[in-house]
Amino acid sequence: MSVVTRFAPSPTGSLHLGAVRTAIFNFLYARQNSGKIILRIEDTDQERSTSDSLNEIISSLEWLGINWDEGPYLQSERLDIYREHAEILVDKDLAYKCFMTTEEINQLKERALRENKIYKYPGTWRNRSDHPKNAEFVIRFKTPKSKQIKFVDSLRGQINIDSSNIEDFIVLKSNGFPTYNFASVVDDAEMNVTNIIRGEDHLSNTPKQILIFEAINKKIPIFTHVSMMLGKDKTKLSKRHGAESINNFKKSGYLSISMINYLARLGWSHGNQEIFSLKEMISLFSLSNLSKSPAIFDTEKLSWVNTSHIKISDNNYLKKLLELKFYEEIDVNLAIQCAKEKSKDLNLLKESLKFCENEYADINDKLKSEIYKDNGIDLVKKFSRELKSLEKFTKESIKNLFDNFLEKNNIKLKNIASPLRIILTGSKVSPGIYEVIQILGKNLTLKRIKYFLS
RNA sequence: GGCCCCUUCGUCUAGUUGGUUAAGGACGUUGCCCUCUCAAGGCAGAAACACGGGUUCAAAUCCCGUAGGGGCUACCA
Repeated sequence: MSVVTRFAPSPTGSLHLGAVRTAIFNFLYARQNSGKIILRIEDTDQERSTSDSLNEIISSLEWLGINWDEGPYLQSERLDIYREHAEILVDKDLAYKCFMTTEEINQLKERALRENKIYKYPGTWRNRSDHPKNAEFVIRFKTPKSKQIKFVDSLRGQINIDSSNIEDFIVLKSNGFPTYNFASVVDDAEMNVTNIIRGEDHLSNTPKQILIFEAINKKIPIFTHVSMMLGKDKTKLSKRHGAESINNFKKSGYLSISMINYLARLGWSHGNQEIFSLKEMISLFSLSNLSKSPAIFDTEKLSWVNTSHIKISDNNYLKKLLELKFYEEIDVNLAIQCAKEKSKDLNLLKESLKFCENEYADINDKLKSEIYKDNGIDLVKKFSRELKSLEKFTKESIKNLFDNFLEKNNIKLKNIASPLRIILTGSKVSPGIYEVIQILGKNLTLKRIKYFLS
């Protein structure tokens, strides 16, 4: 049977890094096995679900390039399906209607608290048939007493839990919406999901879900519970570190492949390899190489991964992402080639290419004054005369030009490079001065010098 | 509290059936080199098997216990 995975976020906020990571694992596994991945939106909490959140989930996945094969299915549009399954369970005496009100339950909880006991739904309506008319009810699962529930997690092995630890949990809320555990199982069954790859926080939910799978008589998929992702202080991800939306990382200049690479590598490994292309990840990914222990999100390493990917990215691809206008005489390819070698993110890359936008560089007064230091201006004048008479304009000839110029004037490279850099780029930071001249071309270089001197 | 999961450098990890591993790589960090700026790069260094018992000729690797961390225990997902 071919592989079917799913990514099932709830639209109750922005898509955070932890969720993205499980999406990546599901995506990689599906692609590797030529299977499919389903996008399912678990919006059974009417209060908290928002369409903004849904839109953000979709746009984030699109940006990352995690494309899904089916969906998005919205659980809120599949209510009939859950209701039908719930009714069948009631008919088969595997579930029952519970008419206990919220107030009554709260009373029980308070009493348990007072008596220092743990509240657990007592099964009041488990075997009653004296149902009141026109009263609100929920449907609860009739959890078997004292049954050994067994399942295998592909990472953690055999797991056994006694059903006595599980109360008669709600399957269908009084508003007709299913609860998470129920909707999730019904959908996984209906959608023929073969592999459930999700966060470890769902490990404890799995026994309940096994019970439901058995009750609705469906095949139990293979479970893989991936370790949690934690923040820098070893606590759950918070806004401080990582729970912020993936969109923020896009804004901060991260490449989507960097996010995928870093997040995938956090908890998964392939020997000592750190940098992967998407193709490599798809072919090398393996559920058995996932780590069982939680991983801490580290911005520093993410940043390094991003730098590494920028360095190996195609220049044209970067050009498209930058949305930068280049002045016509600029050697765009060389400019990007030089700049990407030392840019940590797209924003900085863009920043370092600003001198390529217009005909002339924008030089502020403070920098202007620096040019006049140490005879800088005279050297630049001399240099421009030499450059003008340069016939062959190549990397080598530019270097030779400088070498001769330094010797003739008995100066060090920085004496001419510093003022020249400011005049040509409007900045004290730029690619190497030889490269800058090459990027601008002979004509534009001379034009910028002349313009400044005038 | 109950139940479940986890535990190798500060961080991500290699270690796949116990045996040249004086535990390897990467990020970060320290020092040096390169250098026209900022970086990048190169070289070198510091840095870990949570603890305690077993099993075994041999344990980071298997077993038990302790401690620590995390999760679930909702008409949240």
